[in-house]
Amino acid sequence: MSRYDPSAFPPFAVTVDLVVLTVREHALCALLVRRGESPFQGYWALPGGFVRPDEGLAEAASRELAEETGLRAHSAPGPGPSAVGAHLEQLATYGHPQRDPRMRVVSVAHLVLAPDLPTPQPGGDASSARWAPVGDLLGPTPVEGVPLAFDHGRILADGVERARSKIEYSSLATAFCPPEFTVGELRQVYEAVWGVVLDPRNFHRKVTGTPGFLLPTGGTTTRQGGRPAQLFKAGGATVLNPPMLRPES
Amino acid sequence: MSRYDPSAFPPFAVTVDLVVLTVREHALCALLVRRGESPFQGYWALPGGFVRPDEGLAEAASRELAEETGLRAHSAPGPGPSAVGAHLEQLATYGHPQRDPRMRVVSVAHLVLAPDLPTPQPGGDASSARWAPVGDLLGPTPVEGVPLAFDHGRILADGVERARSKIEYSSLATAFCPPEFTVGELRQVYEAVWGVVLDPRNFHRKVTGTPGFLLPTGGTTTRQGGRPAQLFKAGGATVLNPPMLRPES
DNA sequence: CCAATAGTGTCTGTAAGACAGTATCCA
DNA sequence: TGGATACTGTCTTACAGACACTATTGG
Repeated sequence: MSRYDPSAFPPFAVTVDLVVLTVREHALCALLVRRGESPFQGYWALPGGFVRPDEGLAEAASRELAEETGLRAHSAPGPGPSAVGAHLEQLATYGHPQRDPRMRVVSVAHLVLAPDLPTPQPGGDASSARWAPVGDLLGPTPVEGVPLAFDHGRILADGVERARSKIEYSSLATAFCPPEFTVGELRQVYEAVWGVVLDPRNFHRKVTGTPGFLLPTGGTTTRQGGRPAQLFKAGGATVLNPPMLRPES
Repeated sequence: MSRYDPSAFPPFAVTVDLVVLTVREHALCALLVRRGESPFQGYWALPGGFVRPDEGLAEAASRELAEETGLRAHSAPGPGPSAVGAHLEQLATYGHPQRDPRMRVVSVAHLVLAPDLPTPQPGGDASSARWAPVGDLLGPTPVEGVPLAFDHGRILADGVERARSKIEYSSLATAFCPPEFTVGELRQVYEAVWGVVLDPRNFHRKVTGTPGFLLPTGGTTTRQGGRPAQLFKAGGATVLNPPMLRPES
């Protein structure tokens, strides 16, 4: 067999890294923290940390998220559309032998989709955390011409692509919205995540015609200006049928 | 910051596990190996093994695959539809603290889609490896009433669902086919993976009408019986537009 | 009044599902 | 000749995209 004695191998460190996405001012933004120590000291990086010996991977990701932002995330098979909380799912695992110069580190990246947070800067070590538009981060000159630490640029790109893809076939776009929202606000989420402009009338017809996607709450609001809009909350459906397809794919 | 001194933590072992799928006799089958040692001695398990200190995750998966089956797999951004080889991609990572009773093991599962192998039993330790129909494995009594070792039942289920989903939107179904194949043979792949019956006429129209999916080679064959069928090879397209959707979703 | 957003309706093209009918092999 | 599979065509329905139109607010 090809199983080996584990003690014959030097140890691996296992970490979780978080791609935390939100929509702020019509732009998809990712949470970054500034590294205070070597390597990549002073660089911007994804939040994350080491997995503790007695906790699972999702558990570690959830703990790190709470430490960095105060958000309480629920994984996919959670208690449904509950209180205030973000969506969390595993993204992918990155384990190139030289991705961390100190030692062999395997990082299990997770994706978090969060509504726009009331606090402009996330909690914890506030001065060293920020939201950055992913449009800037995915270009050739991420943050003031400096790339992200480690392979976090690649991880971020994978997370953004996952988010862009998943809101097509699932109701996850509502994870970016407050508990109650209008069709126009939901459309702005799709426009920000995909970086496109959608027809408001066709969008309204599609989204209200997909069973289980939206549940009317009865209330209305004029916070978008114009005619009062109906308020909705996320319906029970997790998979959209028919899906919301990206234009000109 | 929430980074800790790596040396302060007990070591993790990192393994790769393989969900190797193929289509044999109109059924989707997975490769299993019989464990020769404790724990779960005598149980059927997914092939896999420890990641070596100097190799990446995909590299380790590819090495294990070659050791177990003799297959040479190419990952997604590979040299295109090349010689004989299987498709390999990362599936997900499993790290429950007690998933291996010996020590803390984090396993990065990979998914392999392979054409039906000429050898009825895979190479290596031949007597302890077998193809098993996934229809049996995913039921309540996997193999002769005995579940798979560790959490491999869950990993297999995730891999099968990934395969069922990916052949909708990508040209990966051709990874189950020999280098040259007919439309009917490709349809049998879809029917085996999805466990449904498809209309041969509509399937033919869809698959030949999707640009870049199939490339005619000029040859014909009668190995399916009946009128000679045109032979195709996989075209350059990796993403299908329009997609091949599963019925009654 | 106008500007802005919400919501409805209408038309057209594409494509999926159902299924008739023809073509070409083997036994 | 019959049976099997390959392939083409036709009809109906569903839905996406484009866009006209009405409704209801605030300024």
